[in-house]
Amino acid sequence: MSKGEATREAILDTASRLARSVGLGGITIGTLASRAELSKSGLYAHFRSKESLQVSILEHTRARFVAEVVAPALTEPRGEPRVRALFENWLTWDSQPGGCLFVAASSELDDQPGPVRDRLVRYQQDWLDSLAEVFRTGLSEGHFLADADPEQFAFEVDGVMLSRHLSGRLLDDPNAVSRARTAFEALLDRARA
Amino acid sequence: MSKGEATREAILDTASRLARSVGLGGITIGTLASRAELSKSGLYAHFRSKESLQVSILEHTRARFVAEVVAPALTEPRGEPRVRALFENWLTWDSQPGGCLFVAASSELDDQPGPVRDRLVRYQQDWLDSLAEVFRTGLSEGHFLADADPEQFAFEVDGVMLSRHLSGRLLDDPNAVSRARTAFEALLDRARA
DNA sequence: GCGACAATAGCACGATCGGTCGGTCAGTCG
DNA sequence: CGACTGACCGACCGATCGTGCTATTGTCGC
Repeated sequence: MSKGEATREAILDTASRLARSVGLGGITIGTLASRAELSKSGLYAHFRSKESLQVSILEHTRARFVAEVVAPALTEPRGEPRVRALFENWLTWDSQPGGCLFVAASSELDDQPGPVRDRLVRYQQDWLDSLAEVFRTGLSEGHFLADADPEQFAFEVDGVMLSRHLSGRLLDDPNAVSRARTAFEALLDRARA
Repeated sequence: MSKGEATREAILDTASRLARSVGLGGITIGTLASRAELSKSGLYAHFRSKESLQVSILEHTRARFVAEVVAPALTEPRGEPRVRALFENWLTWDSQPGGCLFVAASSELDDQPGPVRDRLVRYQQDWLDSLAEVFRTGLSEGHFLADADPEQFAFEVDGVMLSRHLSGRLLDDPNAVSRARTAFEALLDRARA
């Protein structure tokens, strides 16, 4: 990796951390530059505009998300263990400082059309699809009731995750994670029974 | 209502609508002023600072929320009907242009300490408490299993609402509302069975 | 150790930010 | 009538925004 690429990665790491606390739109070129120990113009050598920076942040974070949350889960046995792994990995992911960027960005961008929002929509849809798809491996393994609806399951698991994000991060509820686990287990029970 | 008060209300209506699409922090005094057909200084006759404007927006929206979501539900019979009403009223509330402001503000402010965040935390906590409390009336009416956990129920219902907000508003999923209802019914089933 | 080129800094721009100022004008009260 | 008030405006403040251009530095093949 050349020096330029390394700097770019470092910038995106910092930017993604920053975005998690102030939002994608709350990022300022000046603050980010000083946070990354670079001049503003130094930043512009890597990103042509603020918007393309935001898209790059999403791409970068997405790559990490796949590597840390999705990919490891796929090494688990098909079916319920894999569903569990996906859920647990997400809990870990959301526990990083600032929580899950995609959650934060979702309500920020849901009314602001443009390439950034488009990218985010794609990633969120992919995520729900992944949840549904993994659930489907549980269907074909006979772990779950045959008439269970994978998309509905994804919808509900995502809700549990969102609730955990809110309760844990905004309300500082120390029980948020355990409440989320309880809710998740109830969902699994229902899919099985 | 004096002329000043009327203007103030009109400003807050406009502001709350604006905040729902660009976020509380995304509001700009200039844009809000022109949107409200007022000069910036005319605005500052009503709000001493941007921060106090933001707090006022939350207060104003909260008053509407109580009047349109919580209060009507409390006229329903105690127990399950009241829980249902609360849920349905929220779905209607979140269907207004821009959706629920509190949801949007939650992930925006979860990492930004200050009076605005403090106010939002209080309102969110109140909301979860309302959900739990209404569920409790169902317990004392014998509608639900005696060992059901009202706070856990509130956590899970809130998750369903958040998921509906995301799927409906970001992903434009036309099935979001019906998925939410299905999930909600499942929660009720579990509390009963 | 020199030339080439990538990487970064310096600096300045127009726009816009939140916020303040002096002042106008309709209405109220005595 | 005159004194006063609340509501509002246009102009303007210093700061900061995103974004370019140009100069300087660092790195590496030869």
